[in-house]
Amino acid sequence: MPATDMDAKTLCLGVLVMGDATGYEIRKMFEEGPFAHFQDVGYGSIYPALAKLADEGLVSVIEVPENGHSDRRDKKTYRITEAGQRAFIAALAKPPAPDKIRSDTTFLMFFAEFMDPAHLRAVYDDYLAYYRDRAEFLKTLDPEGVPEGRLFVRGMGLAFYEAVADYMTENRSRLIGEEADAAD
Amino acid sequence: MPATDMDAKTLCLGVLVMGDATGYEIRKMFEEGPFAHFQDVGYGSIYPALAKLADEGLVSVIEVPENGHSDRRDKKTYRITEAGQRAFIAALAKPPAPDKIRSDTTFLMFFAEFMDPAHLRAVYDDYLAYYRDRAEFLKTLDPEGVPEGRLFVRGMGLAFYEAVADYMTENRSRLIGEEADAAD
DNA sequence: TTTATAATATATCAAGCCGATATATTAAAT
DNA sequence: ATTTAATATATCGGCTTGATATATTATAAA
Repeated sequence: MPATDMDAKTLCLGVLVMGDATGYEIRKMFEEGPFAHFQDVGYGSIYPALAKLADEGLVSVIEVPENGHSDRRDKKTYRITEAGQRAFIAALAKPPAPDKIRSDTTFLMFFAEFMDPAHLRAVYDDYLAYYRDRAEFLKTLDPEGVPEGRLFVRGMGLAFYEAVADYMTENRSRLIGEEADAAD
Repeated sequence: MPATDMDAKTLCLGVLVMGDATGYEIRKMFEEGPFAHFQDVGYGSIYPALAKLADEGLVSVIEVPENGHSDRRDKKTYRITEAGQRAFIAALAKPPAPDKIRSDTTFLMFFAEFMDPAHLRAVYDDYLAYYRDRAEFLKTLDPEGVPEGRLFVRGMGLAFYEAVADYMTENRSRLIGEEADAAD
């Protein structure tokens, strides 16, 4: 098997096996929810994917009428069907594509010698703060009632964020000079 | 500034500031070279990018005639120009886009409960072996004469690979049951 | 209270990227 | 001698991304 990429449709099904959701809510799962640190999909992929899934009978659409008074576009809540569940299981059975990591900040650090020291320092410290924040956030989450697979992934995310943040804390002086001015 | 994505053109310039290269060689830098663990670009981006860079005068093309006998398509070696160097420095001065990580394997582990145990185990152990291998490989590299920025990034890659591999070694039993059969 | 801002929600589109594929040569291995 | 792997350039359809448009509701501020 050619190890095809996990497409937007499968990603949506993954969210929907955990419960009904709107397109907007699905997006949030990838932006700040449980998938935030290892997957991403935008609206431009989600809405077409949901339309296709509905076409194929893998999800059903529950259009909630808006209190009957406004002419607002109806909110659409999506629910996975039995066929959808089977399709999702089948997608999980395929060999996964290799990880794809794209870190522009790392690219900058690679070329540290070509950069303005003040800019490098600002970029470095922002990045480090972000990783530290993400690690701290993951620690605040309650493990109560969360399935083992999700806790495992959460723990792996924490290990990853902490490893990077620790490395950057310990090795900061290798790239960042000690300037006298504290200004940015 | 809107923190635009590092595009294929900038990525190519980055390789070329380190020395002349063909499109094929540029690709290898991202496939198995120093950028392998934090960036990726395919031929479908590289060749058009190089054509545009040549158009804009940011790179020059050295067409090496093939020993004068065959009608083989000439090998094209690209060299960064002075304007190209300036454009690259300018690109590094922009605020970097946030990291994008896409791990289909992590997505599978998240939904471990829906997976066939044997398949999960195979995927898990392949992934772990890959991360362990990458870490070991980075350790074999000679730091002699390599600029600090590149060594720093190499070290960060090592920290990352090792953190994930260690976590997966220590927490394997949380996802993977101890089956009696050793078969795959 | 009114106003402004942020959050919720759906949808589209151009620009660009990715994976696959085609083609051809040369080096290495069997 | 023959097959396989590596070198090398190039294109293309399909998909994703980021930005944008639109509209409503909740929240915060003045």
